[in-house]
Amino acid sequence: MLDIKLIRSNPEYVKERLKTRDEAYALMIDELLAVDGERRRIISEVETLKAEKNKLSKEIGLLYREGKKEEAEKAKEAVQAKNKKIEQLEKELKDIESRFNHILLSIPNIPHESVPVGEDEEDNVEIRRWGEPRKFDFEPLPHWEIGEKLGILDFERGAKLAGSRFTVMYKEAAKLERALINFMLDLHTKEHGYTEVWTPVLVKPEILIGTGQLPKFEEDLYKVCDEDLYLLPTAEVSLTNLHAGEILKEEELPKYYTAYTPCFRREAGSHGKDVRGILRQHQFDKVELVKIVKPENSYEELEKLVQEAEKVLQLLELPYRVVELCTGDLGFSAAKTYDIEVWIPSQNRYREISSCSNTEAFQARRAKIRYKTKEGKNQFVHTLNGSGLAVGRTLLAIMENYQKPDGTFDTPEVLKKYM
RNA sequence: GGAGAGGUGGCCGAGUGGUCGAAGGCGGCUCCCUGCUAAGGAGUUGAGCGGGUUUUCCCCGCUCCGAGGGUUCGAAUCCCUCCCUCUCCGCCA
Repeated sequence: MLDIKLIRSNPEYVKERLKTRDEAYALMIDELLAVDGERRRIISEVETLKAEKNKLSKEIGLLYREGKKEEAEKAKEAVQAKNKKIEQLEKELKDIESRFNHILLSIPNIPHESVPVGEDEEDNVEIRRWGEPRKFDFEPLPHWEIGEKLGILDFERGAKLAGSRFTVMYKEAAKLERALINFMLDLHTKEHGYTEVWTPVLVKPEILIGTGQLPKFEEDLYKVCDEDLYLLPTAEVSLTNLHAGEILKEEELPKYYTAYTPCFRREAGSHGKDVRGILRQHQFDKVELVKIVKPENSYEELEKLVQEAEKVLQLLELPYRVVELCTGDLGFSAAKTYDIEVWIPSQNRYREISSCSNTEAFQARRAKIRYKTKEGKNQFVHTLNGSGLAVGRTLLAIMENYQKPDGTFDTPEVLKKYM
């Protein structure tokens, strides 16, 4: 959520910045300001009436004590008249307030000045590469073929149990999944100072509003039937919202959280994309990294966050590149995002395995996460999140990059003690 | 799921219809005292929103005592619904 005060005081700036994402957002700003004006007009009116009403009510109490019954009765009638007006205005206000909130919650974050302006994926900027894609002296197979031949990935039975984009894993694959989770958690807790967290994977709607998945992206989420709960699409949601509604002490910051959770996504609108294999599943494992920091540090922290995620791939010796997303490709809540893309031999290209973002105060404002400064002021924190990493995609990358001519694959050295 | 108890400010805790944003204590902050520490004394200390004033220094107002409704001129206080916590029972991994 953007700061309404910023939008009010500098609408042209906000519009220009949002246009770098999509031209259409300028109109939303105009609409929002119109609704905001109306909203404030009604608030003023209601509050004036309430002030008068409160004053009268107090007087009624005094009149009764003095035994002036008749005057009291008269005053009662006056208050009743005011109450009628108040009731009517509050109805209007409720309506306009929900429109106001809906618009404000549907406006994406302003991209940071450093973000390259562009339309889509094509305009993303490669920042660096690490490792050399391996030269195969045989034709490398896609992971689904390796997995099926070895009898460790079972797409048919996955579909039988739950439908398309669900997979069953056996033996080495299942074990490797578990090893990767432990390896990643150990790395981030022992080397990078993160606190390990275990969270619910069902969350309330207001929690998803806090991180920006709702109200706009409901179609991407699984909702539990008969209950007002959603399946977690990423642990970013539960970790960031740990401190929703709280005012933290300055000395508590920064907070670094990591959690392994399964993630659930409907993948609405990606029909036909990556249909084979485990690259895009409705259920996948992820180790997530979340940072809650002071505003002045957040960009430094973003650079560190990317490096911490990269470290996983370096230790696994998987070639990757880091890409800076352009304005048009930026996620809803993000002010700046780096994607890490791992080399996929069968596709002869890099594919996303991590996304690291600074949302600045965008989520903090929605989730009301603040801290008290030394001067005693309550200020919104900045929140960051990154995959550290997507476990299924890491597994697939290992299967493909470490594959051998006989159809098997090696285990990366650092994982051996986890197997 | 059943029965009972309860949810009040950073924490503890009082308050059963008006003068309560809320006693008291703890903690925090400021000042005084003090050789250091400890103790002591005085004061101060919730959040959001709207408006004024202008800028971060105030002033006015509205809202908030788990959430949402209701009764009333007036609700922390009375009524209803829901949520959560605790105790006992049931069930269960």
